[in-house]
Amino acid sequence: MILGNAKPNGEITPCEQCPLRRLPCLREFTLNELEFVKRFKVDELRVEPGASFLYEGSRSEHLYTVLRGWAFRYKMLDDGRRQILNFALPADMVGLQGAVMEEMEHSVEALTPLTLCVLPRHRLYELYSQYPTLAFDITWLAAREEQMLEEHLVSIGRRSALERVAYVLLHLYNRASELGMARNNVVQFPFTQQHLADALGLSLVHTNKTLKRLMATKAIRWQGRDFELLDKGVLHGLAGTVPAPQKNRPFI
Amino acid sequence: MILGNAKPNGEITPCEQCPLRRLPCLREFTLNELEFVKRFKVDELRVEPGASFLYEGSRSEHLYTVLRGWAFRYKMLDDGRRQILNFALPADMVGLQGAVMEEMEHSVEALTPLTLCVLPRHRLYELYSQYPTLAFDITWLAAREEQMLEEHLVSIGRRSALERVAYVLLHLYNRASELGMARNNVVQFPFTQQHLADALGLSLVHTNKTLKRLMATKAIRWQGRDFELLDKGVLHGLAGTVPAPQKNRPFI
DNA sequence: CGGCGTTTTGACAGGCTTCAAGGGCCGTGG
DNA sequence: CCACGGCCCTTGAAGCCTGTCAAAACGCCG
Repeated sequence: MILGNAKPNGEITPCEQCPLRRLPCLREFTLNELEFVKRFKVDELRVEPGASFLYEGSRSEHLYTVLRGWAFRYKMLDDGRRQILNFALPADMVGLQGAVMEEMEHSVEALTPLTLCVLPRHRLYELYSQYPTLAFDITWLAAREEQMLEEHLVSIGRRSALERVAYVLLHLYNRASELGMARNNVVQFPFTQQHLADALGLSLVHTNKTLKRLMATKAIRWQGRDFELLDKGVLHGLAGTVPAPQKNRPFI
Repeated sequence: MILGNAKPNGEITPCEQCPLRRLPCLREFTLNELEFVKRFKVDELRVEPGASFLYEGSRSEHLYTVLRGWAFRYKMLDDGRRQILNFALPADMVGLQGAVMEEMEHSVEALTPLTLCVLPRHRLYELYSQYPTLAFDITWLAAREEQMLEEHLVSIGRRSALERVAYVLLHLYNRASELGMARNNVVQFPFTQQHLADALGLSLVHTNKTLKRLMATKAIRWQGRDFELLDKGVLHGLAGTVPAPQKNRPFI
């Protein structure tokens, strides 16, 4: 079912040495939990940019945690319209829906070279019955995903184009920043204006014009892959409230 | 924190006699589970139409299951713009976010006289550690909520006003119908056109005109509280794919 | 150098919002 | 019993925000 250049990978990062564990925003595993997660992670998967690895309507045998890279979750309409639901960054879980319910209701595509931890769904129940703290963490992750979707819904439903653009950019900057991907207020954004447009429910042309308008305020700079936050206050003023980053959040 | 006419209720429906358990679309509890849920439900709460019982920014001591009535989850912007995120019907859980995370990111308001089962959040961990099947059910419920939000996001982001209206109405008709609230293709909708507008990200005026246009196709009839589905095929054609109702779904 | 994906710009059309006002229904109170 | 007020639904007119169409400029890579 995997198109593009996706392939299992011989060398797996052992969980003890997981680079994510060093992030201050993520909670620590107990030794017991670490032991289980290590066994739970059966493989690593690499996906090339532009390739989807989970499909709407299919039932996946695995769920995944993003180890490195960016991806996005999306849905398509019959006539080709696309809605991007959210972006996935390291420490995010993808495919939980397919693991818990009958089938996936959205697809997931890599934006950059992507490394995923592969977790077999048939052992999810083992996790629930033996590691309630981890089960709780998974629920926490699902609730956080829901929260981001809700914010997104407010943006698309009730905010103007300028407000929407300000909101996503600030949102994504914050998320990337929290993961240590920012240096001097600059992060690398791997997506195009078309991706932004599809996330925001706008046309490409109007997204472009709105971005220009936003850059004219000197709140941000964005050329090539470099995104620079010049004036957080101004951006915040346009975007409205952006949820504070969660401290000590779980991940699996 | 509860405004309006909300009050605890002396007489509680015992879980053995819960009317929801008779619904064919919901899964059966084992005796063990039933025993626990019975203890988990510490009270019943009644809320009057128009009253909110969960607030954005607050941290609730309880989570709730809807026993009778309709509610809706929503978020407000500073200047009064409102976005309705989803509607809650019997067997739906509300307030999970507040129970799992730091605080609620949305509010919940009753549309009709509402009866809620009160579940204390501080015993949620007991559930996770002793009843993994129920913990799994909660995750399932969170995943389903996420799925509905995603569909909603596609509507608002990529569908025209006519398509959006067709979609929600079909969606809500299906959900109500599944719960046995339909008779001869008629259900009672307790919300106004203003609610619909706020759910769909449209203005009231345009929602009204779009509804008129939809009724002109003879796909639906909606006057007073009565909503009648006249031609499911036509509505489906406008709405695009609407997810099939889930069989044997969990609830708590 | 040529080709392709991305960004940019301009012109125009149209869907949706806003403003404004009237009508219907119902509960309340004189 | 009727008048009144409030809420909801309905309709018209005007204008803006956003979409669509079209084309050119840019940057990157083979």
